[in-house]
Amino acid sequence: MESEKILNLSVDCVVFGYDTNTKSLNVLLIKRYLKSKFTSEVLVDDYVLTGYHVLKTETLDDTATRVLKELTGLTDQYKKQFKAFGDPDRLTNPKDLVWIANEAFNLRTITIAYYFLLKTEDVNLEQNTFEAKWFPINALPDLGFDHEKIILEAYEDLKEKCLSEPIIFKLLPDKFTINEVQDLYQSILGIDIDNRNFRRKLINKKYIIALDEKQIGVSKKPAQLYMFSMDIYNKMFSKNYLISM
Amino acid sequence: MESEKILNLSVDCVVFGYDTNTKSLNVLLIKRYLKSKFTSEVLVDDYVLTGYHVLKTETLDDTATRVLKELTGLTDQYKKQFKAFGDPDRLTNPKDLVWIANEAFNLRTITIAYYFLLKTEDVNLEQNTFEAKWFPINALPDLGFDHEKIILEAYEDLKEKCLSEPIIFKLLPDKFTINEVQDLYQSILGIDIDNRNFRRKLINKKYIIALDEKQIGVSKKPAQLYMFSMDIYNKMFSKNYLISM
DNA sequence: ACAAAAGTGTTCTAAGTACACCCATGC
DNA sequence: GCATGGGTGTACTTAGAACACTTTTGT
Repeated sequence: MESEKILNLSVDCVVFGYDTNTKSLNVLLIKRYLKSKFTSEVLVDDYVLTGYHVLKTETLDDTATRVLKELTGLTDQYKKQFKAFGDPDRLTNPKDLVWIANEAFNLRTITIAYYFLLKTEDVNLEQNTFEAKWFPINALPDLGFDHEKIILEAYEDLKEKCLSEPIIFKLLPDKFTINEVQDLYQSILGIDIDNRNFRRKLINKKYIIALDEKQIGVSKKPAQLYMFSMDIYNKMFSKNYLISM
Repeated sequence: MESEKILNLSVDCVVFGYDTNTKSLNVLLIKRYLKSKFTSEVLVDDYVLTGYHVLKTETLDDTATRVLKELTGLTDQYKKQFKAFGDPDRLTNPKDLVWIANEAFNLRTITIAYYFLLKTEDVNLEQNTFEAKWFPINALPDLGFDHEKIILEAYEDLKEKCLSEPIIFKLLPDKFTINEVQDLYQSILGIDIDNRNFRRKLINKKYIIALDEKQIGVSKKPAQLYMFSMDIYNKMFSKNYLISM
């Protein structure tokens, strides 16, 4: 198994998870920690994205799927390959060199970066072999390698994509309220949206379906629940070439 | 120099060139031809994208820039890295295997695909060491490797991108007529656009500047010339988060 | 009864869409 | 003077933007 790794090629995964309760868009990161064997000095103590070498027999998409499964146990989540990072010096700051000395890494490693969209509630971090933790996109910790850059580029891509495609619903539970969708847009884009205009716009979409259900267990007026129908979306959607530049 | 190649990593370039006269969006391809040494049977006779291995000391962007320069002599053209292709079997059809036997290629090569936007008139194919030729995007020849797939994905990305960013002007001469812009949109998107509505829309953009010039040397009524101002575009442009999904 | 969040309507403005003829020029 | 492509105007429809109060529910 180990022998099948392509040593200069990896996939890194930016796992976005939205927490409906705290209204926070988070990124799942794993701890990187290394103490000197001799002086017990802490050499490396930060966070990185999950990633792994591409194996010789698998596609890039397979690698990403495998990496996500090992971290979260989840499969079939929305994923997107968004950029390759391959600068010759991307792994060459001192902390990273110390770390790499412990691992079977080529110095010149190209990484194909993916991002995933899912709900934090679907991930159980307790039974996790990595020290994985959610961080709000706006309060990232100290990051190793070029992973801060990768995360920020993923985030830019996500911002753009959520305006033109209904990927926002990948971040929400199957049943959601209109206000939850609005909160999510506001979190991602960092803007305020007028509630009346937003409701009208969303409710008028045929692929947003009002359910015969309301929230339960909330301590105030329970809100109407809706679902998103990918089927209806696909059927009605024909690209309508709106040249806005 | 040769020794610095990363054997399992390449960059392939989809060079889009627009010909204002023939109103054709073209792709620049190079000939791939191989005869058997013994039977003089033609083993390979098709076209491929230009590409080359990434060198150990250069960034991916550098590789793309170098490849374009070697093919066309041009630098400073619009380029975009749009996708990595790395399936284990992407180079394994019989014709490709014959070809690869002649070259220093790993079977499992990952390619980072870029596309370029330029004007066919800027490229001089006469003094070209490759047998390079323009092909209309809708009449591509027989293509080697997975290059047809790569071209079609580049084209999809271009279609999408030209709707939201002013990259269309990279394909046009500095001074252009409104109808030339319309023709270009129609070529790329494969749609008809109402001329009156299009003119109004375009002329109202502050970054489209009417010049004190008309076409010369045309055999009919000469049209008003315009230019695109990237400066004005950048100054006025603030992303206006229009949620359309 | 009160706190909290859900939900509701109208007016104005900007932009898209549909549609058919005259005009200026080079030859 | 005529063929060719350049250029023009109006009415309608749709969607976005601005804006503040009432309703429902659980506690």
